[in-house]
Amino acid sequence: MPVVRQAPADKYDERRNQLAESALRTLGELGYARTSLREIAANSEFSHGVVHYYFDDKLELIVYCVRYYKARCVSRYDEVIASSTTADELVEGFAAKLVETISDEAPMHRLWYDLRTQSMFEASLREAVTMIDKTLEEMIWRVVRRYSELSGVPAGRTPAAAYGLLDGIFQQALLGHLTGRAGALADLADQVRELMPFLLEPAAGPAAQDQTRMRLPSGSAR
Amino acid sequence: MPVVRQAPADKYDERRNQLAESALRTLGELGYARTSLREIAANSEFSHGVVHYYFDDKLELIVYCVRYYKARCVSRYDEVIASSTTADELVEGFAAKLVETISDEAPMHRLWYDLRTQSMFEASLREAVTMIDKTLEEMIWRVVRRYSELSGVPAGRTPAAAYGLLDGIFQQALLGHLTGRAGALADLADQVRELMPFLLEPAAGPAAQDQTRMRLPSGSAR
DNA sequence: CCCGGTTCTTGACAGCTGTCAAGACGTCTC
DNA sequence: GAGACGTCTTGACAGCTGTCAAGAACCGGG
Repeated sequence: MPVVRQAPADKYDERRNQLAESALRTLGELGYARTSLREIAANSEFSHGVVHYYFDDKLELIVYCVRYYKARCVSRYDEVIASSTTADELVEGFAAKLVETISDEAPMHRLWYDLRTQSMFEASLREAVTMIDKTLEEMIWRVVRRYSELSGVPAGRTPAAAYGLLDGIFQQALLGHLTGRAGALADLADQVRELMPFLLEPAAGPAAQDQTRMRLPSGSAR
Repeated sequence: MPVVRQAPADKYDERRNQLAESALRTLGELGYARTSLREIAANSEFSHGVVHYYFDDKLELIVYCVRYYKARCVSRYDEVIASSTTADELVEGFAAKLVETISDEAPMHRLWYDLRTQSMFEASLREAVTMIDKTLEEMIWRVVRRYSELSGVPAGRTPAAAYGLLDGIFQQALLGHLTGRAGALADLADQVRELMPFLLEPAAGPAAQDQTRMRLPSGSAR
């Protein structure tokens, strides 16, 4: 039964969020595979039975968590975007923020990668994951668009490509950081500095054969 | 007890590989979280008890699987490297091979990403994962080095950066492919075609302010 | 044929899992 | 104060998990 509440219409949602936060803490610590509902409840101030009062299912809780998690990160770089007045400043601020979020919120990030990978196996996770992935892509694209404006050069990559490339080096840095590799975060900043200009470059013709890159008016590939 | 074998010194290893193959099949299908030893045994011609005869532990089996899996993919692109005579040919062959391996071996790839993500939580997986990651990086670097030779342009990225970038778009394509997105594989090929030239470009100076890229003799960043 | 060792199966164990029902607690209304 | 309702706890269930011990089946050489 959906439980009809009278006065406290949002007390219900508040509890759901409270549980979601405990769940995210636990999932970030243990990962999807090793997290049980009892462990989540133990990390909250409630007992294990309460989960089924607020969520039908373990999967509904997890999906709710993923969506709840999204709300935190959509605007992570928007301040950098707004405050930067030059392209250099934007790149440096962006790189610094990427590094910062890895060292501050590593458990959340590894959880995101865990859940995204789980969605490759569990079809019921795909909808929520696809939605967040889209949101993250847009978040990155706002950075690229602003970078393009400040540089006076139109963007040369698609939003998907920009996100894929940045996500790759981000994930690598996260893994390196968690594995204890010393230079992981500094390398990420360097790689971002080198990558950003490429996101503006127009697509090269059929493989650059010579040093001086050709400039095609419109991408021949795509 | 390590079990002392007399005549068939490699019969033992043969069985281990046989079990590893069943395990990889199962893991590729269900993922790390949902795979049990009984399921692995059910996908082989043995019963569930035999696993503990050949492996001390579930984790030892998984780690053995990961290492066993590595042997298959180290030389995946070496034929393309050897047979290509121009830079274009190499790029096209490489892109085609990337696309092919996604559509042919998607379960194996999602398993790899699953296990690599698990290593962010489970420290006992890290050693094996780090080793394979290194191997994959070298595999990619061989492609880049050959591409550099054929183009007559020295490589401009580090091996780690090249691997991180390619891995990002590869993973994105895999996810898209498994989610049923139609253009996922074609997009990957396009993105690879656009990315490869960037792997040769020298590092840009402090953020490209104008259209004509500066060429610095040695990278100022790094 | 029989016996020692390797290989494999069977059955059992303790522990954990998601789920849910029964009921206790607290709070608000009449 | 009594009853009702929203909230939460407790305890139990069936099922699955990794692990392991006991023994069956198999295969070689004596």
